Formats: sequence, structure tokens, C-alpha cells
Amino acid sequence: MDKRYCDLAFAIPVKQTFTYSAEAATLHAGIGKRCLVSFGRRTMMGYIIGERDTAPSELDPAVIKPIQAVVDQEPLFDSRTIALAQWMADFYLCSIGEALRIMLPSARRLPREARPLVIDEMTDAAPLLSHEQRRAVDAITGAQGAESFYLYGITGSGKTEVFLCAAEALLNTGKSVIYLVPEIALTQQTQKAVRKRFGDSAAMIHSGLSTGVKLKEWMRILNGEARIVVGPRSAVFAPVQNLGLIVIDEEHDSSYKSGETPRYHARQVAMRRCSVAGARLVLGSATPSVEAWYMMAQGRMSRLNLTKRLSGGALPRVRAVSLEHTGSCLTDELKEALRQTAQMGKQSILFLNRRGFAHFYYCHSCGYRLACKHCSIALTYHKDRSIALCHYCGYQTTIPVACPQCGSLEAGFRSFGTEMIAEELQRTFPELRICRADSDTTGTAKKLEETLSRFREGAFDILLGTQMVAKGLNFPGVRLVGVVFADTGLSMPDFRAAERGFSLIVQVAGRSGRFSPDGQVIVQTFRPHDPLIIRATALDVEGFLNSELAIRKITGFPPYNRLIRFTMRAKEKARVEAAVAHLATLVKPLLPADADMLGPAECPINRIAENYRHHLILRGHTMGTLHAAARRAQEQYAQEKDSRVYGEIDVDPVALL
DNA sequence: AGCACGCCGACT
DNA sequence: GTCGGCGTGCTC
Repeated sequence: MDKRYCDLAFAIPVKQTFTYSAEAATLHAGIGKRCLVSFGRRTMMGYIIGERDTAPSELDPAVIKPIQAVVDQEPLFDSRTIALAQWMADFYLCSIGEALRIMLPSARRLPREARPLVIDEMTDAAPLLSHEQRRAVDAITGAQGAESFYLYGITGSGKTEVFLCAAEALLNTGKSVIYLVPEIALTQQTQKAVRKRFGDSAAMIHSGLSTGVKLKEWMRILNGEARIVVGPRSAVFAPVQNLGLIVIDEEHDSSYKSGETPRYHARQVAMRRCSVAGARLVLGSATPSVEAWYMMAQGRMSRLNLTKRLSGGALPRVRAVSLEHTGSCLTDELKEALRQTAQMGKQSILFLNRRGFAHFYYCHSCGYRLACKHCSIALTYHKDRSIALCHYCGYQTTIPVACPQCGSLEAGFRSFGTEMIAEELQRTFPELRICRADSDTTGTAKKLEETLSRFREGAFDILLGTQMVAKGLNFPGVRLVGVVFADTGLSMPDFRAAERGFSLIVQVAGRSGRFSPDGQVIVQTFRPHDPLIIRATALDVEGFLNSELAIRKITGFPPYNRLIRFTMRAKEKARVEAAVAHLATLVKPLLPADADMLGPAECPINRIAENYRHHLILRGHTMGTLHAAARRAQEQYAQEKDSRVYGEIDVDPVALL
């Protein structure tokens, strides 16, 4: 009997493959299959990523164990997918096994049933394309090899139709298409529209499917039966044959970045896949990310503009009102608008872009805000030590009793929360029916849908909620949308705060005007004269992006530099502090000349589930050299680590909380 | 990541 | 005397 050997990757943070043996017959064409083996003292699932006739010479043949069972009839991973996993391991500093595990579909949460009734941008029949749309489609389909495009256009300008036409054209030439959408956009309507247009050649992936169904879809894609895949972030790994196009709809959406190891960004993975496969990449949004805008400015991505609203619907009136001289959470202007809207028998939505509370230092007289000397980032309040702290670099200062700028005593830390706003609303409008939709009040997705559909039917006058209510913004009965506190994002200690705050306002405005030409949007803010707020209410996306790029250039943040973040956590504070300090001393001599180190410092969210959190951020001009430093530091640190300190690496972190 | 091995303190 | 916490090392 012929013995064969194979290399197995495991979904553990050990960056090494392991050799096992098997009879040649049972291992036939084994690469890409999963198998069960004894690993140490336990049985584990391994991914076969290589095969050979002889065992590695440096390995004692006696230690090689046999494969117990091959799990899959057919390989789940083709060679391209394994190569992609290898690339991910290098880029995101994880093991190949960890990369392969997240590619494979699995239902991590309980299957969700009914999805909310949302009127979606997708239309059933393919309408005639406008000039602009036609030109965009032609540019995409006419591209030679791996080219990137950005479809930039306001909500309602028909981006979806361009994506679908381009997809159709590529499918007709025998190519395959991956179409990524934000998790929240995966509605039954979307599925129906895609199914209707592409029939059985479409595979839909969403969190409501069971693992079994998802695996079946995976195999349909792998064997070429499904040639267009629609899904969220993880669909970027769909093993399509002959990839011709990847579309990323609402490219700015933060759900494209994974929150767990490996913390990949679907945009980054898509760029990689397209360049390897010679496929087109098309991103689209009304509010491009700063990264994408930079790529357009550099000419690495061609911009395709959609300037007209197809339905002719006007954009709503957007105005900023000042919270400066308001003691409460609601301005008189907003209260008045709420009252009038209710009198007209119409509905209002109040949008608070954060769940809990927002803390920030603010001067009522001059609008001064406390920020770090080194990082131009808002400082966070620590009431236990009575200090304000920068969570990037660790800079700290005492809390000024009087405003450092104008000397006024009307300065200090303030906060906003759903709870407070709900109370004030109830007090102000005892006669109105108010409902809340946030993660505190809404336990399950089902309950949220119930709340939203009752609101839609007119059971409430005012809906107060967080991000969750964003999809309710185009309900027909809604005439008023209030952004309760536009500064929330802005005062977060994060260099992307402005970007998120800006796109939120513009997105809210864009969606709420859809069905109500007389609709209005009111944005409450402490800085109505801040250029960001002025640009947001004027829907001046380009002006904002250009100025934000200038700021990022001066401050040295992405896209001008790349970041790699190490986060460490432990039950005991002293352990984390010792661990990050140790890591910092390891990293320092490894840093390339064009790089620096921020921290170590406490994370802005310094304690989660009884764990203290600290981080260390590497910042450098080129990812290649930064990677090398991070990888070596990681290896060296692993040699002598404290087993009760947990560490995580985030390459290209999107939030530094 | 897990899981066992092996080393010191305080308990039926 | 042993039970058990925790640091250390290894997994083909």
C-alpha cells in the first residue's frame, strides 16, 4: 500500500502546518478537503492544504499520525481559495487555518426568520438606463483586466441598476460575479429581485440560512452552477470560477470590516482577488470612504458619476440647529417641528447614532472642546482619577475648571443617552405615542421588526432609536427625521469620527427624502458653524472628503499611513500593563524608519467584561515593512507571554476603541 | 486555542 | 499526607 503525506492547517493561532499520513487511495485528490485527526490529545478538524509522496526529512517518521477520516467527498477549497487564505494569513497576521475557517460558511447565530419589510432600491424589471448609467455600465464592461471603478452618486440615482447591468453583461460572457451588500440590506426584497433577474444562477448568502444550506450554496458556487453570488462581507470568499467582477455596494459601510480574528476588510480582500483574477472591482456609495476617495485622487480607481435622481424626487431640506444654549437634549426648533408633524398626522423619527452615553468636554460660551496635544483627538473623561486622557498616546491632563480658551466657568463634561431623551420626549409630549428601538429595549430581531412594522402602520407618532431604525427612514408616513446629536461620532476618540459623523448625516438625509418631497431633516449639534456640519447639511460630500484628506495628511493617519493595532486584555490591570509595555519594547527596535508607535495606552473602552484593555498602534508609510515589524514582534512576544493576557492584532483597524 | 504536565501552598 | 491553583510547553 502506498503511503501519502499531507499538510494540515488548523483553525488555531499556530502559524504552522502539520504532516499526517494516509493511504494513497483514501487521500486521492485530498487537497481542499477537511479531515479528522488526533492532534495532541484531542481530535480536531484539519484542512488539507498540501500533499506529498515523502514525509519532510527533518521530521521523525515515528511522530507522524494517520488521518482518521476524510470528511468531505469533494474538496471545499480549490487552489485559488487556498492561495487566498495564504495571502490572508500573511496580510492579517493569522494562521492559514484561521483564514480558511472564516471563509467557510457557518451559522454562528440562531437562524433568523422573517426579515423586515423594507422598500428597497431594487426594482423588478430592468428599466431603461439614463445616459450616465449607460456610460457607467459601458466603462465597467469595457474594462481590460483588473480595473477598479467607483460609482459615485446620491441615493436614488440608480446605482443598483448599473451594478445589475454590469453583472448581467459579465455573466453573459461566461464570467462570474460577486455582489457584496451591507448585512442590513439583505432583505427578502433584495433576494427576490436578484432571483427574478438571475434565476438559479444566483446564490444568496445571508445570516438567516443554516450551515447546511450555506454549504450547499458554497458547493453550487464551487462547481459553477451559481455564477452570481449576493451576500454580506463573507461572500467575498465565494469560490466562484472565472471571476469577472466584484461589486461592493454602500462601500463606506463599516460592516465590511470583520470584528473578529482575522479582522479582514472585504474591500481589501476584494482588491486582492480582483488583481489576481484580472477581474473588475466596482465600489459604490453616495458617501465614499476616505480611503476610496484617496484611491480615486491617485488615479488607482476611476470615478463614474451619477448626478441625477431618477425619480426626480427632491432631496429633503436639511438644517442644523444649535444645542449651544439648550439645557436639555432637544432644541426648541426640533420640538416645534415634532409638534407640527404630529398635528399634520405624520410621523417623526429621532435618530441617535449611539447606544449608550456620550461623554465629552464642552464649553458653553465659546464651544471649546478638550483634545489631545499630540493626536488632535478628543480626550476621554476618567472620573475615578479626575483626569482627561488621550487613548491614542496616553497623554493626560487635569480637567480644567474653567474653559482654557475663554475662561468661562460654563464648561465641563456632558452626556447624551436614549434614556434621557425618551424621558424628555414623554414629558414634553405626553399626548404623543412614542416608541423606542435600540438594543436595550429591543431584545430580538423579531421584536425590532414588530416595532418597526407597528410604527409603519401608524401605531406611533415618534420613533426614537439608534442605527437600527435607519432602515425605517423611508417609511411613507415619515415627514421629519431628527439627528438628535450629530456630534456623538465627532467627539469619539477616533480619527475616523468625522468621517462617520459626516456620512451618517448625509445618508440619513438621502434616504429620508425618498418618498416625501416635503420631508425635512433636523440635525442637532453643538457646533452649527463647524465646517463638517455645514458641509453635511449642504450635502457637500466632495468638499468634506477633500478637507478630511488634508487633515489626515497633516495628522499622519490613513490613508497616508497604514496602522497595525495590538490590543491586549486581562482580568488584572497590572498584567495587561506589563504585557503591552513588554510588547512595546520588543516592537521599538523593529520599527522601520518611516514608522512610529502610538502608545502603549489604555483603550478608549478600557474595560469590557471585567477585562482591562490596552493597545499599541504601529503606524507606517508602507504596509510591507510595517507587517514585517509586527510579525517579528508577534513571534518574539509569543516566546515569553503571560498566558492570562489575551492579545489580538488588527491590520488596518477601522475603529480604535 | 486547548490541554497535560509539574511544581508549590493549605486543606478534608 | 493529597487537592488544586497556575506557569510552561507542545501539538505532525
